[in-house]
Amino acid sequence: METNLSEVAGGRSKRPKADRRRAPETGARILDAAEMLFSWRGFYGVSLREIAAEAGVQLALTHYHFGSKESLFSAVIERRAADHAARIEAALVDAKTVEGSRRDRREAILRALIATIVDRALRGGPGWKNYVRLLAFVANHPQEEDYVSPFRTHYDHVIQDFVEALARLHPEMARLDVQWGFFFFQAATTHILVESGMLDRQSGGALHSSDLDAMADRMVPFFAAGFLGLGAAD
Amino acid sequence: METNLSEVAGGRSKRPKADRRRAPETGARILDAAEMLFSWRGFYGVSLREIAAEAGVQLALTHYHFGSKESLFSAVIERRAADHAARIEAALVDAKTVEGSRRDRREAILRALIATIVDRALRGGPGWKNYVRLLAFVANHPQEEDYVSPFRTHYDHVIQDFVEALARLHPEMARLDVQWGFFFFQAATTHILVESGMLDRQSGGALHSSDLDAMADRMVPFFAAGFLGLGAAD
DNA sequence: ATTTTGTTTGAACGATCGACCAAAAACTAT
DNA sequence: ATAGTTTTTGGTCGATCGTTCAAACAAAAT
Repeated sequence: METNLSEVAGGRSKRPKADRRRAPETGARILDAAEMLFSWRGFYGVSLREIAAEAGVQLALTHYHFGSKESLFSAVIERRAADHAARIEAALVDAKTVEGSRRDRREAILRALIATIVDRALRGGPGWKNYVRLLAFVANHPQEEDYVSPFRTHYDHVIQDFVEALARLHPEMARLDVQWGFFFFQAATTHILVESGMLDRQSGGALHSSDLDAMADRMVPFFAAGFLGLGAAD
Repeated sequence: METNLSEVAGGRSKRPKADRRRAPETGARILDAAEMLFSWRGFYGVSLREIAAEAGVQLALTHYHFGSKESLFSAVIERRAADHAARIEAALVDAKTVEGSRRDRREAILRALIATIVDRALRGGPGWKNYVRLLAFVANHPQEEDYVSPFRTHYDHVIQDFVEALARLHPEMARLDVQWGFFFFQAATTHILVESGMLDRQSGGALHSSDLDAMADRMVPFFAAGFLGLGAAD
């Protein structure tokens, strides 16, 4: 009842002919439950028993399909990370073709990131919403933690590409300032996606957490203008 | 060897005369250890045994002085929250007296927040550094979690005062946009303080996480300029 | 010196954690 | 149908969790 994906989870014996067993949705259901619970309470705050109960399966199946808790956590990220990163990259490639003023092109680049993330959170299904929240949750953890490494694998080079695109658009800026500017943008994005409730509190209930589209429409011009404060021409 | 506070921790029998027992540094040492460990791995990621071992005391003393793990977590925040919030408020009051262009006054307001936080993290002693990290860690958690409430108690009205100051400076802006702008600023601040390591990764090691002063000097003009993107005059 | 009170010790409680396994069940291939 | 493989079941393992307690200890008050 969670996801519409039908992919096999375990991936143990990939014979070249055809997939032998039916490989039911069990793995996907465990992933969905883990994705949801991890996104709210983090790696330590959730037990495998909770995940199994949420998925409606036996506890031992989590070990059978994924081996360990850490492997399960990695599998949750691995399930969508490549597709997600590719979508962002594609949006960036598209944004680079935008013509117009420097401001317009800068906004297009920033929008490529936030709009793609918001799009998945709002229109990718309930699993994606949890995934995006988990993504932000993990990003808000110190790098010393070990379970965050699968996340970095997929997204670090995406970040670099965005910095590269902005740096090429603004040769008059020091490269370090470009990095700072995009870092601020990314930091705000990351924080907001885990804490949409803060919006309601600040505005006295005028905003709903589902107004992520409206938020993106504010973020883009705000952060695009922010670069003017770091010496961007235009 | 961590803090200079000498307050009693338990607060069990407050006779009106004088504090009877010596109330040694045990409570403070537990708070220091908890502050450090919680700031890195969060509430669920740390056990009371780890905290006791780090503090060099018996496990049972954590229960004797603070009752429960949740109470200990609250006590960690309570120890510095009031002072911290007051420092930020004082900096804001000071910033409101700054004269000059709208841009200058806007920057002064933003600087009041980030500079005060950075000042405590860099020059408040090792305990403060951990506290600031913990603060950001907690702020990056969904509001549904219960152990975050003591944090909100102290900082929510501070946020409102900043929005109020910015709204008064920019009557031409929609109140909602002012809230958005400051929210972006606050979101970036919160994220950055837990993830200073990201700086090193993005710049290839050119920056050190201790360069928080330099970061604040970039943040202020960047976010001050960001308001121009939301319709701020000047 | 003795009582009183606050603090610390050492050990345990039941509960839950992640991990694991042998047997049963479900399924496919022959 | 039979054999072989994958998946599920139900339960247990040692470890660790937060919490608790009686007894020993230390410092003040009487």
